[in-house]
Amino acid sequence: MQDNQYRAIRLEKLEKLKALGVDPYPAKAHVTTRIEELVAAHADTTGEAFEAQPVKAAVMGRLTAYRDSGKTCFLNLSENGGKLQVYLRKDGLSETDWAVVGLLDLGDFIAVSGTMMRTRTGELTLKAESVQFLTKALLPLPEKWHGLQDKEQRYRQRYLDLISNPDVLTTMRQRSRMLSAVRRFMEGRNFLEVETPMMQPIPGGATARPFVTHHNALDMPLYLRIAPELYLKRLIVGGFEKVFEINRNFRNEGLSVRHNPEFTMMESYAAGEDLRDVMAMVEDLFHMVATEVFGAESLPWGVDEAGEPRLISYAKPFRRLTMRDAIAEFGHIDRAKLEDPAEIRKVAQGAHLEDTSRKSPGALIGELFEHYAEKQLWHPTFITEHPVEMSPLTKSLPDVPGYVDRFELFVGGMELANAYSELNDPIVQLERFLDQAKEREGGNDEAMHLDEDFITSLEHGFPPSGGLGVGMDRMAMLMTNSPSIRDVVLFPLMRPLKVAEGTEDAEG
RNA sequence: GGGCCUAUAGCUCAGCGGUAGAGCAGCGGCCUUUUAAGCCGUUGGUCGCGGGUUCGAAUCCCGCUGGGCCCA
Repeated sequence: MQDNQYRAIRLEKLEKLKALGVDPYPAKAHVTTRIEELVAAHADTTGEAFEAQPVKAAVMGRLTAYRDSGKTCFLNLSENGGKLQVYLRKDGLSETDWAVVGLLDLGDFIAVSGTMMRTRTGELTLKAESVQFLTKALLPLPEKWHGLQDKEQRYRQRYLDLISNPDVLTTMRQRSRMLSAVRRFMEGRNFLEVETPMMQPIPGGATARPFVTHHNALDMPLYLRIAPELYLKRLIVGGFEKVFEINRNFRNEGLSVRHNPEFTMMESYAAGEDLRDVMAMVEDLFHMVATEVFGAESLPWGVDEAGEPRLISYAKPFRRLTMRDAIAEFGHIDRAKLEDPAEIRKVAQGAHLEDTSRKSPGALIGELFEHYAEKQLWHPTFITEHPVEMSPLTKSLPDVPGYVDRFELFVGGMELANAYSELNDPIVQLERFLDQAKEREGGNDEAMHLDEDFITSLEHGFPPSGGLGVGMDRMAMLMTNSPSIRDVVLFPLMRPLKVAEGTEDAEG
């Protein structure tokens, strides 16, 4: 809450409204239509037509502009991204209503009832016959022309950002439509949407640090999930054929333009399918979202050195490249060297990677890929054949020792999706978990925990399955051409301005 | 974790060693088709916080905090 001259003046106006017998916070707005509907319905209606055949309407909105010329006044009402001009005349309103108009501030909500007209310049306008006051705003809006520019304040007070920067509302609506389209796409392929635990006794399904919380009644720690994977697989064991979940994952890691600690994934499993099937589906999914939700097969993403928009093509098929081929191609490295552990180590040293002597060849392949190739992958590219060390839940490739049947999809230099032919051999899965346990003992706190019940479920029989995870926030970034994840997340995590009393010691 | 940038009125921004400024918004007037309305007048500040240098600091230096961008 702020305490300043603006608030004091608005409080005075609030009292004056009450003195007029006006309720400044009534429960119900008397409207007959919404601004967007009204504007759309009369996009082509002429002023003459309005005079010949009067059109009555009552709308509500937030007062966002005010042009007063004595005994008349024009104002703009905004609602849900729509805008309508209202024309008020002293001789067209009751004495009380005209007095109410004199007490309006930018930011207030009102409803206006009247007839439609066009002004001299042709703007669609509602000529008021009565005014209903709806809500007094005690604080002023950001500046009308430049909007709210300060990024910190935009993220902290997203409501102000949404009011004053129309692009934000557009982007967030597009994100919503995108998620809806993804859901319909999956349902159209007979996937069933399910919800699995967000609070898990053993965090699994990814290599990441979890958030920890505590359940009081059971007096036990619980982890916010880093992935739904192990639960969704249990559902396939239980007999579901195809399942998906669109929901939040939580990873206790740093923040960046591509990382928010909570983020939205679409994760799916299909019994009987393998990586090739998933690949074809992911191509269809991205192509569908680009063309049907965003209206084009090629969409802009960022700008080049000359400041010109760069395009990403979602035309099918997407390029396929093994991880080692990608390193060879973008790092200009002799492909044959990437077959030999000693040579891999030399290449890693040449790339100035850290701890090259301690890390496994597979881990180094992963890092070399990130070093040389990841940022270069502009158009959608499937990177296949990942090292087994980095993929404890993926089926091995019988003909490519040390590598697994996995792809990651890269677009615009970012990882967008991750998919496996799922490991379904419980004996091998247990061995992989034990390897991860050694990693943990070695100090890697991102390594996976052993989940015995998950192994038990595999022992009851987990059919061959294709699994997929797609980052919805990053997809929204690409599709809406937003450079930061904070531009597609309504309320990105921010450090509080002031630490609440007492919490500092409690955390220590 | 490292580097660069940034914090001045409700908002958008100037000012960069010598009395704290503008536009919008606000407030008081005038104006019955305006639209970034216009005209006249006018209120509003712990210059993020704490030290230091100086006769004098929004400005220079050090530290802290929040935020942004780049890198690891």
